Amino acid sequence: MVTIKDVARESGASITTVSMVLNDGPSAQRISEATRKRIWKTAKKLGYRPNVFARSLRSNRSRSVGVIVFDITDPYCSQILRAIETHLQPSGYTSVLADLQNDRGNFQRCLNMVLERRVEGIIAIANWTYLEEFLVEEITKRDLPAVIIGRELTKDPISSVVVDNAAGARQALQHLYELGHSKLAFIKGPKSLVDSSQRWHGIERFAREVGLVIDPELVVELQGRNSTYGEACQLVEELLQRKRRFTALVAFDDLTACAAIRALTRAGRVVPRDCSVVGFDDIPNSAFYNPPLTTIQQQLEMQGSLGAEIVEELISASAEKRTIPPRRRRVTPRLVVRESTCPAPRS
Amino acid sequence: MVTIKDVARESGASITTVSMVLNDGPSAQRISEATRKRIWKTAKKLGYRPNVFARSLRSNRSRSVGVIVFDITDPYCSQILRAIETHLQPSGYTSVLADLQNDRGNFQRCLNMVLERRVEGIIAIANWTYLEEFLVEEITKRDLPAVIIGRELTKDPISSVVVDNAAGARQALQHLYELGHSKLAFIKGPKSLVDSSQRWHGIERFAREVGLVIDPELVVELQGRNSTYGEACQLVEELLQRKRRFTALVAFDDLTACAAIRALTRAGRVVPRDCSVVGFDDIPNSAFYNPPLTTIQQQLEMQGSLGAEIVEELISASAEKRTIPPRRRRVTPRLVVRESTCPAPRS
DNA sequence: CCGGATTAGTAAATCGTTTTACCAAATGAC
DNA sequence: GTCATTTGGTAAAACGATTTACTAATCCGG
Repeated sequence: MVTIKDVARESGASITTVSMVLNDGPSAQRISEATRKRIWKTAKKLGYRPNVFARSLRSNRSRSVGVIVFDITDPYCSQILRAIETHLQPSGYTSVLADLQNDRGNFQRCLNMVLERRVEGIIAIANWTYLEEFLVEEITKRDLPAVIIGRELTKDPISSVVVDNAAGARQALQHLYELGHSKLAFIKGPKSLVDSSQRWHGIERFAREVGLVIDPELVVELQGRNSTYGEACQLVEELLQRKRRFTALVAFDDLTACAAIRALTRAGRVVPRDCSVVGFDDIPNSAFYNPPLTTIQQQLEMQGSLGAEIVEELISASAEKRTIPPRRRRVTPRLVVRESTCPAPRS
Repeated sequence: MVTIKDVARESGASITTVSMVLNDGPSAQRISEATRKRIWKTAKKLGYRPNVFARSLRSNRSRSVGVIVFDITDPYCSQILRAIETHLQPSGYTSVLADLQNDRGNFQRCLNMVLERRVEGIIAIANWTYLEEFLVEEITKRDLPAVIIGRELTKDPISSVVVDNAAGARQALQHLYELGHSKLAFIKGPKSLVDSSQRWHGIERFAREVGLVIDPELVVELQGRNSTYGEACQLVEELLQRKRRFTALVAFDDLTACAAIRALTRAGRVVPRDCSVVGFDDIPNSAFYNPPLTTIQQQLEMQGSLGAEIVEELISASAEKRTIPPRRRRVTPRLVVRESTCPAPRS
């Protein structure tokens, strides 16, 4: 392995000079152009790769940020993660991934792993209510630059990036309303997710505004205990058994929407002809579903990107011992119309 | 930040002793039980966290392995990645993720990142033909312990874990055959993937064995240029225009199968009643599709786990300066019957 | 032509571990 | 009682960078 010493010897400069030149910081300006060229050249020739461990040890900076996701196999997480990495890349930061594997029991271990690697900041992707306490405590205790994506902590001074759930749900309902639907069924999300109530508020608000009545007999709610898909299928079957007519259904999210479509299809109803269905999230497979799903697109790349931007900002502030207030960003989702919705039948 | 020095001072032992005890290696046996207890206690009390940078710098071991995936948002990759991490965890290894983001242009950058972090081994998840040359060259050049998942390099001495594509495709066809189907359509995979020809061989072989004739007019092939889904939809439409009857379709993979189902549905054919469809991969959404997909399940957890196991083995061998031959593992996939296939109509 | 600035660099300390080489006291064999 | 061995440790030298505190040579104004 070639070290900085080798470069120094080979280029005839001192270790100090080589370090200054290769880091290309302000102190590199004190070195003559000729020497700089020479050093760069020999470094390249020898294939010199600075040892990150030595560098981090001495400078006390890891140039990395921890990304804690609740489930890497969930497209929601992986898409945000990708955006984060893309954003972090040019600034020279590298990400340290910690996957909770959908199990809160892994939290302590993941946090430890990330802290052990001495990350300079943390981005947590989580919308589970429970994560809040843990994270807040650990983060404020060590006052580590941190941002949470998917959850806003109003009472704690922690930065966050969230989607405007109410606005999204509103768009979904408005879309159906404009298509002439008035007999609507709803699948509410589980209480354990903040998103559920926020989206429901958006629904209620719009309904009130346009004078749409929501039939409580046509509203079902996920408990979130077991598989969302299976549970949603059952709920829709129950809904159908109530024999109350509905021409459209607003699902909590895309997976729920898929389950609903499946249950409707199985019951002999054709989507969208007999019943329009709209989801929320725009997971990758929604575009490939049968039929392709009309849904509310969360701007995941945007969310990841904002998260990375904020954490970088917090890190520089902290490095310069400045204190800045937490940033709170809210991104507005948008409607994507595909083939699971159509105008209401004239009755 | 509390260092080993603090622990030494507080516990009244020397730095050396503390290091030996906390590492709990063979040399720790030379220290008396009492001292060990004392050191562990004070370490815990002070909340001591060894500095990984110092440790890695001195010991010249990073205790990490690089995982290069071609697309982290692809469930194929993320599921294998998860299995790898789960397997690596107990051995004290940590993984360094590099995501090609589906762009071969990122390869050099990703490889650099991983090498810079001085990983002790590499696991590459890739089935693209082109990756071969790059990887092989870089890996053998530095003779880094490495294993490739998803591609077998028969001529190079590099370990691999692959799925038995031929056996899988055979199972798919056999399933349809046993259901009484004899008029079969096929969507072959793109030539750029090794899997394509392997699966096709499995098909041909089984057909020959049972005397099934494959109508070339009912075989279409993906080019893999643009979106697989869109392309597959088109191909199936073309297939239907040929006006040749078929009661079942074998798709290259699940995404293709979904596209086929969509195209069939759009053309007024009900799956599986009018046409059975079988996929390959068992991506997470296959179980939730409309209808749920009958498919060939790749054992991704198994593949990841085997990959991790092999790389660990290679690393220890390399650390002890032993030379071992490359390991080549082949996992057998299995048929998962869901609702996209049913017996052939009696004609 | 003198003295302070500037230019272009260097020597040495330091980061927090691991590891090698050593040592003093106790024990055991004869 | 003596010499070799074992027991239970320690001091100091790495590891490969960054960073702080210097310096020798040149320049430049008066």
